[in-house]
Order: sequence, then C-alpha cells, then structure tokens
Amino acid sequence: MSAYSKIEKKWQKLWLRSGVYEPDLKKAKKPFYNLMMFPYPSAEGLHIGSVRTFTGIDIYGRFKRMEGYDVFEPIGLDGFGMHSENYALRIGAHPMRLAKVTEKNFYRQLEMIGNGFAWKEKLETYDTEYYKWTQWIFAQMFKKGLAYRKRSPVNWCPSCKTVLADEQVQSEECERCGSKIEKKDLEQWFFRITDYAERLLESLEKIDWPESIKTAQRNWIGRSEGYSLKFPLIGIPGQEDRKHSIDIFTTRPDTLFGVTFVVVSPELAKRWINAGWHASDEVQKYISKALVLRGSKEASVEAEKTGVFSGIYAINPANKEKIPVWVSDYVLDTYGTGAIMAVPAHDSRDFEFAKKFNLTIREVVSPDGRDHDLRVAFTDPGVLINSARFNGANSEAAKIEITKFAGGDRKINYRLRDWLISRQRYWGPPIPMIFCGVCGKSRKGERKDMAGWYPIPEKDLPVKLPFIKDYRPRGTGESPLAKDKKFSKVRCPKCKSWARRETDVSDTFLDSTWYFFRYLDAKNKRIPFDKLKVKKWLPVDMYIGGAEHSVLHLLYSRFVAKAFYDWKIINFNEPFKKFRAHGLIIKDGAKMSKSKGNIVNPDGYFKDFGADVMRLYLAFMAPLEQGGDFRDQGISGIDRFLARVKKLNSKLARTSKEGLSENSEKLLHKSIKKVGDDIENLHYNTAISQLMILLNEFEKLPSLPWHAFEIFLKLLAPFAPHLTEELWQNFKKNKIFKKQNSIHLQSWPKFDSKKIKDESFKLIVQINGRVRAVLDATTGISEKEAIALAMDNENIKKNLSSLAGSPKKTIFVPDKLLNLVI
RNA sequence: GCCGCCGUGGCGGAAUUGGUUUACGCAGAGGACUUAAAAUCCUCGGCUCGAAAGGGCUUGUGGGUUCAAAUCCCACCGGCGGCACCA
Repeated sequence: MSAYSKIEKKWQKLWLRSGVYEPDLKKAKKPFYNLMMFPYPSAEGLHIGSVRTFTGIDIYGRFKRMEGYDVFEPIGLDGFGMHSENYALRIGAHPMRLAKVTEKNFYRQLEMIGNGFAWKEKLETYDTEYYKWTQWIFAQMFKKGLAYRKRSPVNWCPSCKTVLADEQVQSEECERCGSKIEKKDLEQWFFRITDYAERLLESLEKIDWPESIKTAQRNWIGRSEGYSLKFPLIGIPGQEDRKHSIDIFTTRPDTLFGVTFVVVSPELAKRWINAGWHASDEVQKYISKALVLRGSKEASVEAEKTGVFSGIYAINPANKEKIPVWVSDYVLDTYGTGAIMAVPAHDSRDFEFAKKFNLTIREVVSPDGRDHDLRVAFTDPGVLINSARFNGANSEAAKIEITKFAGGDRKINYRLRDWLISRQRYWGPPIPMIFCGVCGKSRKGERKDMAGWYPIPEKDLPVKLPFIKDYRPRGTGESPLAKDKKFSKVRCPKCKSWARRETDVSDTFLDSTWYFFRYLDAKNKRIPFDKLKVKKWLPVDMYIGGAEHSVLHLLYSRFVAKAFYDWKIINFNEPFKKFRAHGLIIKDGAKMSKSKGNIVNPDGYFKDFGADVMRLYLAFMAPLEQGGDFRDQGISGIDRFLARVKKLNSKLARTSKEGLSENSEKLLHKSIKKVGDDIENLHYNTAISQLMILLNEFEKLPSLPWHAFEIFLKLLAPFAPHLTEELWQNFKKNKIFKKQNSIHLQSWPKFDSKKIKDESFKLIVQINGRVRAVLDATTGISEKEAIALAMDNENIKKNLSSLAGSPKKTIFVPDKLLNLVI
C-alpha cells in the first residue's frame, strides 16, 4: 500500500460529492470540451498506455480548468464489438454477462487514476438507451439515401467469421485478430461515405490536427485528377459493332496515341459474361482462376503478370486503330472503371505485360523528340511523337487537347470506397431494417433501389439485442441472430405481412462515431443529443487518442458529423477542432502484447506508489505525443520528488510577510511561464523538470514564503491532484471542503514579465567559433562593451596573442555571444 | 517502389528554433549520518590528453552552406509508420 492511498481515496470521494468536475452543461460560460478516445473494455483491464493517455489529457484539462474554463471531461466504454466479443469467446463467457464484469473493473481503474471525469455523463455503447440512437442513425442514413445494400467482393475474416470494412484490413490482415483476409462475393450493407470524399478532403485544411494524420487521410481518400475516355468495342459475338463501348479512367491522355491494347479486370469480364457475353473456354477458365486468386498472397505485385486475350477489339478514339482487349488481374476492379487503356511505352506495368505477351509498344512521349529502343517504360513528361497533329507538343500541355479531340472529359477519381457497415456477429446493435417480400415485390418501397426494405419506425426503437445462448459467429455469412426465429420474424411496417428482420449487427466503429454527442444527451428527445448543449460544447476543443485510428474512427466520425450537418441537426461539420495523437508505450523495447508476456498491469503500480506518483512518472517519461519505454526504476525518482514536496510544509515561513530573494522570485516566475507553456504544448516532461528545479531551489532556502508555496502547489496540481489538494487544504485550514475551495478550481498563477527579465547573462566569447570564455555580463551591453570585457579576460588575451593577430571581424549577438574572427 | 517521421551519454530525455550539446531524472562513483544496512543529505560525472591551468574530439556516416550546424542543404546507412499493380 502506498503512503498516499488514504488521502487519494479521501479526495476522490470529496471531489465526487461536491461535483468539482461537473460543469453546468447548460449555463457554462467558458466551455472547454476535453476528450479522450473512450476505451474498448476487456476483462484484462486498462492498459498502462491508456492510463498514460487518460492521465495525460487530464493534466491538460486540469490546467484549462485553472485557466478559467468550464472543462467537461467525460468518460465511457466502447463495449460493443469484436474486441470485447472475441475476448468473451476466448474465455468462454457470454459477452452480455461479461460486459457487466468488465464494466465494473474498468470503472474501478478509471476512478483509481484520479482524473477529473464528469462521471454523471458516463455511457456504454451496449446500453439500450445508447444503441437505440446508433440504430436511429442507421435508419436516418437509410432514409437519406446514404445506406444501401449491394452484392460485391468484400473482405472476409475467416477467424472472426464476418465481413470487414476496407479500413479494418491492414496489409491484408484483420485489424482485430491478424488473420489473413479473404475475398467473398456477398450482399452487404454500406454507408455512402464516398459521397463525402471531396468534403472530407477539403475541410482537413481548417482543423488543427497533426500533419501526419491529415496526410494518412488524404492518402486514404486518394483523390486523383484525370480524364475519362470511351473506347468503342467491336467483334463481340452476336453484337453489332460499336454498340457497346468501354469506359476508362486515365491521368495520361497525352499518351493516347500510344495505346496499343485495353485491359479489363476479371471481375468486369465476369459481369460481361453474366450479361450474356459468350467468352471462349480459355477466357472463362482464366477469369475463374483469377477470381479465386484475388486476395490471396500469390496475386502480389511481385508476381509475374498473367492474362488472356478476350477475342474482342476496341477502337482507339484518337487514331481509330483496332486494338485487342485483354483480361488480366493486374487491373483492379475497385478503382476507376475496372478497365484501363494500356500504354506499354509509358507505363511500367503495361510495359511488362506487353513484353510478356508480345504486344505492340509504341513510343509517343520522348525526352528529345526522337524515337528510342525502349528497355523500360519512359514515364516522365516530354515531347509528343507519333501522335499525328499533336507531334512536337509538350505532353503535359497536350493532355486536355487530346482528351477533347478523342471526345473525353475531365474526371476526378477517389480511392476511398463505401463503408461496409454490416457484421455477421452477435455483440453489436442489430441493424434496424426489415425486408418484406410481399410489398417489396410490388416495388412500392420508399426507395426505388431498395425495394422491400424498410427501416424500423422510430417509435419501435431500440431493436433490443436478444440474449441468445449460442452467440458464436457461424461462418455461414449470417449472424448468430439469424437462428433466433422469434427475433427475425417480424411484421412488415408497411403492409403488415410477415417479413424478415435484418439479423446482421452494425460495425463497432459506428458506435464510436457519435459517443461524444451522447455525453451531451437528452432523455426523450427526437434526436440523440441535446441540441443546445451540443451547440455550446461541440466541436471538441481538445481530443487525444491513438494514431492507429487515422483512417478508422477519425475518418468515420468526420463523415457522420458531416451527415448530421446535412440533416440540419448540428451547425458545424468537423467534430474535433484540435486532435493530438499520443505516443506508444513499449516495454523493454517491444510493443506490449499478450504473446510476448510483457503487458504492464497498472493496478499493482497504483497500489504500490499511488496515483500521483504514477501520473507524474507517466508524464515525465517523454512528451505525450512521443512514446516511451516503461521502466519501473524511473518511478523512484518521482517518488522521492513528491516526498520532498510533502516536506516543504515543515519549511513554511511563520507569517505571510516573508518574501523571496530576487533570484528565487525570478526562478518562480520563470517557472510559472514555463510550466504553463509546456502544458499547453503537451510537454509535460519539461514542465515537471522545471518543478524539480524549483523544488531544489526552495530546499536551499532557510524558510519558504507562503506565496511561493501556494504557487508551487498550483503548478503541481494538474499532475498530482491528490497531494496538492491535501497540502492546499491544510495550508488554507479549510474545515469543511466545499467545491469552490478546491485547489483545482483556483486560478492558474500569473507571471510578471518584468520579473522574468535578467539583468545579467552569460556572455559566450568565441575565437574563430570556438568557446574560449564564458563571462558574466550586464544585460543590454553594447558590442564595444562586450569586446572590452572579453579583452580583459586572461584566457582570451592568451589565445589572441598566440594567434598573433587582431580580430578581422566580430560577430555580436546581443545578450548572448561574441565571436572574434581572426 | 512512393509518401511521412526519427537517429543526442550506460538509460528516459533537454537544448530559447542557427549561438556554451547533454537541463531534469534514473543508473553509477565518492563522502556524511549509522555498530551496520536501508532511507536521507552533500559532491562528482560525455569521451580523451593533462597534476592543474588548459587543449583536442563528440549529436548515425560522409560532404556542403555559415563567423557559428544536433538544428539548414545534398548523398548514404539504420529504425518506425502509412499507402502499395490506384492506371
């Protein structure tokens, strides 16, 4: 047991009772929303890394509170989803029961760390009152045309037995379990996030986020400015020539005269077959083989290109040449139109393909206007050749002209794809949709493209997740809920016939897109939050979380906020004004993981050292945005530091009359400035080091003036909230603790800029750039005075005489340095 | 392959953004207190030559710009992260 645990428990109780950390959500004058990504709870408990993040942002929040803001720092649990469910599966517990256990443990730990949480507003995503509104959002998405079902090749995790969104696949592995992802052709629910691609990209400009995260989002959205062109088709058996044509997207229309073949993806070819194209056996065989290979390791970039001639030809719109259409899996179906114009001379992939299948390579862009025997594709801009009337033109400049000439147009393409939202799992909010085969057939659905599908009427929400015994994922492409007939059989809201309820649940990432709205909840309202409170508190002023959410939660939340904006329920479209990513805590140079057995459980440390020591230690390790190695030896230094702070008490001056010496006063004011600046920049490590320097100074004093002690406690308060409160209350001799006399509601000390100014400084004297003396000098001395001072120094004299020369040039940096160049 | 970030003592990390490299802390050495140890307190501490005064070298490596480079530029080496046949 730590020496501090008693006072820590005491203050935690008193703070809670007096509501020190509960701002008035309706009336607050200077609202400041201080948010951390809420944790996925698992029974293993809170990770030391999360503790560092949580206490880290709490330091910031406490600082802001002392600066006079009404700080709102809510907390909750992101308890739905595969993280919790996979853990339940592993230990053979039921997630619904397990949730109650983990919840208790998590809240215990979250209390233990001493954060200024607004506990009244806590929430859990698996609470029916919460997911009622997650379902409401889904239903709204459907009503606004932003949710739809589509059959397509999707990511399938064979271990989690569910489909996943593209964002949840990381280098072909499942974000949750690390299994290799397979492709399956399934009908699934999607959110039309691609409709927001441009806006998601644009408004990145106006938010204060790390550039690296913005870049990651930009890359993910993958905007590409190019051109679309049509290639008429001939030679399709049983079809009139030029009746059909093929659309392609290119960024290089300047190379159009060099197009010697067209390639379509196996998926597109398959769709042609489904539409009635009679392809040869060889072509059919290739397509089915390629489709199987898709998504497996063999189909990697390094593999040799494969393909087959389709038997069909296309007409190059620029020179009317007849060119063959090939099928190959080097063309992606999911980007552009699933078909490309191949320019082997100027694209390395096309070049490789042409070499392998002996196809024509025609150079049309040349560095010098001459023809070459190309060994590799020439991909730079240059002068056009073999391009009829465009010969001699600059390739860059000719892009738009050639496009117009060939009847094409400008086109912007995005890499981003729609958000696959359905999951064949149990532990999530059931998707609030009903399919009616009776009135659906009559095509009277509210949305023509989704005939027969109806959202659950708002008055019938939530669709409660039933308790079912066997909640294990089935791997059949259906959720375990599909087996529960009582659940799935339902009356059609339109025609009242028996209909089928959707049994998939929604992605956990939908739960977390809007939780920070729900902290500002309103009971019995028509929207999931209180409009006035949201107007007051959102967007979030400071958000901290992991960079691993760059293109997951952070992208999805932005999308949902933009949708809310369009539905006119909020008046802003970026949810997080300022975001900072915390660093990763490692142990013995390696990422903490169960398999390595190097997970650090915070409980023992908090018990042994106390929350204040741990908070300080975690903050002192490195700047919050940097990671660090967790080494327990370092804790003892912090432990000593706090013990010495405690001892300051016995040094306190008898009366308030005593003052500090000029030098100590200066250090005190410099510290006020530095600690404040450092907290603002999340450089807690240097703030703490400054407090240590200040303490070292105080310890040298015969007695400590009251005002210095007060200021010191306030500066330390965000880091060590319990001990500072204890010392503060003792010092102030408050008999009864009231909210407003808490140290955490005192105002942050102000520094006097006059007192910070130094009247002397260390003059660095260099000769030819080498330091030869460091002299005490008066602030503001002139170059002449500095030189005189330097010349008076023995070592300088000696050095100058040995060089036997007088300075050719002197460099003088006021109040800093004098460099004599001989 | 492309894009982004990083490299400072035995260790975590500082360095006012071009001006004393190594603040603060850990670990270490010496000393005080103690019968002894722990705790606490004081002192030292990049490497190297020197008894000292003082000098030389040093921020992954090599070069450049500059009176002056951890900081700016170029090349290379090593590490981390993102994207990856994106037409």
